[in-house]
Amino acid sequence: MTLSSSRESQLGLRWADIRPRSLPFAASDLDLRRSLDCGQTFRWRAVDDVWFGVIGDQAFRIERIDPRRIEYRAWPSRDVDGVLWEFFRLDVDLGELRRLDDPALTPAMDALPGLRVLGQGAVETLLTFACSPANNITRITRSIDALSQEHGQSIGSIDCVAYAAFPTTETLAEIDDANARGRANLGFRARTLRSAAAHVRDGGPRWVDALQNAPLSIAREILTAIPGIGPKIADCVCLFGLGHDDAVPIDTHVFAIGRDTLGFPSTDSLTPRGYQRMAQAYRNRFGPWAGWAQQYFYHARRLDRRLPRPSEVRTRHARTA
DNA sequence: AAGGGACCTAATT
DNA sequence: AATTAGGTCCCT
Repeated sequence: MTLSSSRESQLGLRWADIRPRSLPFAASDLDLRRSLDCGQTFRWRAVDDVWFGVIGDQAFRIERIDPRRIEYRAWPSRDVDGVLWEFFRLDVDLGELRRLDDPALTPAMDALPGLRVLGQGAVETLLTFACSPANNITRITRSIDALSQEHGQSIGSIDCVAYAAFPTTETLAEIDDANARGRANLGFRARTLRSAAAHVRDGGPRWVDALQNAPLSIAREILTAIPGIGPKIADCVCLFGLGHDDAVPIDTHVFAIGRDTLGFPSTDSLTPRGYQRMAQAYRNRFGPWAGWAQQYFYHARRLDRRLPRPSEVRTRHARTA
């Protein structure tokens, strides 16, 4: 790959120099912000509603250019429609969800058009969510970023931003504990990440194949056999990484939503038994789309909780006035 | 079967 | 200073 002018080589690679491609997806079918900033992926950053991130070993710049189309640029390969198709699960028609005609889900979908569950691949989903317990999204994103920059294959620097692939399983299986706790700031999750990676490595391709071909209940068993991986993370992997659309990760929020707003009977707290009953209640109501329904409710609640309080609004006004 | 505490850290209240 | 953030494991 040679750069076409000395000017480019001085400035380095720029997104503007990479030929864009467009995909014909309406805003109501794919909303980038809602899909990339709703807690299911930790690999994307936005600048003015333009999204930058990495899928596999490629860097992407994605932007909605009109209500009918999104535009993307990818590096180093340029024409990778299939990668995005798979990542955004564009085979799934949101109309299927609407057709459930559910009194709670339909309003949630109206409030969050274009929110999609992603398809991120089982192993990366597992290893990134291994970093998620008792943590917040900002910190997880920083950790994953640090891990990739330091231990992942470098993809290149574009507009002076370095992009790197998520580290290989083999690398993470042998990551130095002090390094994972220090630079990546993983705390006690460093051990979970390392042991999960080692488990995947030791299982080899056959383990991954078995996981990918397993039905939901078996996939959960395979995953929860890994130390540090409980039912919640296992369901995240099943939903966000394996395409099990009826997997329902029950965290504190999804549990509370089920109990308080969907009226699912739940006298018990989030015990293993309570978890199972709550997940089943979601499946009973939303059938094969229970996981997607969960994502709409979860995101709606997350946005609610983010609303600034009156005091914060005043402070911001005072500062900018 | 359910409940409590530990585990890392940093932003928020 | 206490609480919270997409949990899990180990112990009563």
